[in-house]
Amino acid sequence: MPELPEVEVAARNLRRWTKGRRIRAARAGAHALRVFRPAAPDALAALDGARFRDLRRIGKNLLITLDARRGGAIGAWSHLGLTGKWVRRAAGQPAPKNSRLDLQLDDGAHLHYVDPRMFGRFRLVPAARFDELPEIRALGPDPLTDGIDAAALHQRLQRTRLPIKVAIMDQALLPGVGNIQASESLFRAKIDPRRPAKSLSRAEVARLARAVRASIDFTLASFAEAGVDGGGEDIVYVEERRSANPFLVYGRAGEPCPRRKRGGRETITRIVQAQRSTFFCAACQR
DNA sequence: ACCCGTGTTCGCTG
DNA sequence: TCAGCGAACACGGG
Repeated sequence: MPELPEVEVAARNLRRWTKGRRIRAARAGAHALRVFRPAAPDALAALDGARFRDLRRIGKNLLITLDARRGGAIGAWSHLGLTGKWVRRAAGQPAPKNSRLDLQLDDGAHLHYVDPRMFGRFRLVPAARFDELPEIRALGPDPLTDGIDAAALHQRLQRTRLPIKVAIMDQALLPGVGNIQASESLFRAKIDPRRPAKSLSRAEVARLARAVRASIDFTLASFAEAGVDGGGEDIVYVEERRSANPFLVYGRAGEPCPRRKRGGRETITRIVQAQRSTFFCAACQR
């Protein structure tokens, strides 16, 4: 279940798997219509014989550019939704469960788009004109690739009465920040998630901007440590992993605050904001 | 059985 | 006109 760090890992994996490769055959899997909506999966034939040229990530979006067999560019826009992932299977291996799309490459390997809940999307974009898609155009600068302009962020946050936790999940502000990174960033910045966004001072927004970047960097580093992007065929999402929860507060309701001193009593609280769980420490987040 | 979920979109309301 | 809200999408895991 992907936020910016998980999608960044998917981008790195796909670049490695597709470098210099061509698609031998693209096939739709079970229930693919839902994933392709509104475009029809028969358009997939356009991918046959296409060669990978470039792959960009903006927020949670993967933008793949290919050179079509008959010339010209084709774009593929992939959004992983809540349960989507890209996995690689060597030639001859069985398709994974819930494969919605199967790209067989010219080295015989298969790239599968796997998505049990099908909240994700895969759409072909003629001539790879990604900039003309309203969904892409609406995105703000990518926090990892472009950095965060704290002054601009402060100005935007001044215009909303939403709680700061809800506000920073707006993909037009901080694309790629989702429910986990929002909680983690606010804990790092020591800001109460319930505060109205417009109540944050410039200095607090600057602190938050640094915290968002630190949280993303930390999550990516924890993936590297776990071997998630170390050349493996699959990405193993955090909640599926056997190892310990790598986050400071996310999923830790009732546990001690990481900043708790010897003899302290502060614990992590779970609340619901905009129908999503928020985790925070009421003692150190003000 | 029941509850929960790392995301987005749509229709309604004030 | 538009920010904000809640339902809906759909399935698997604890």
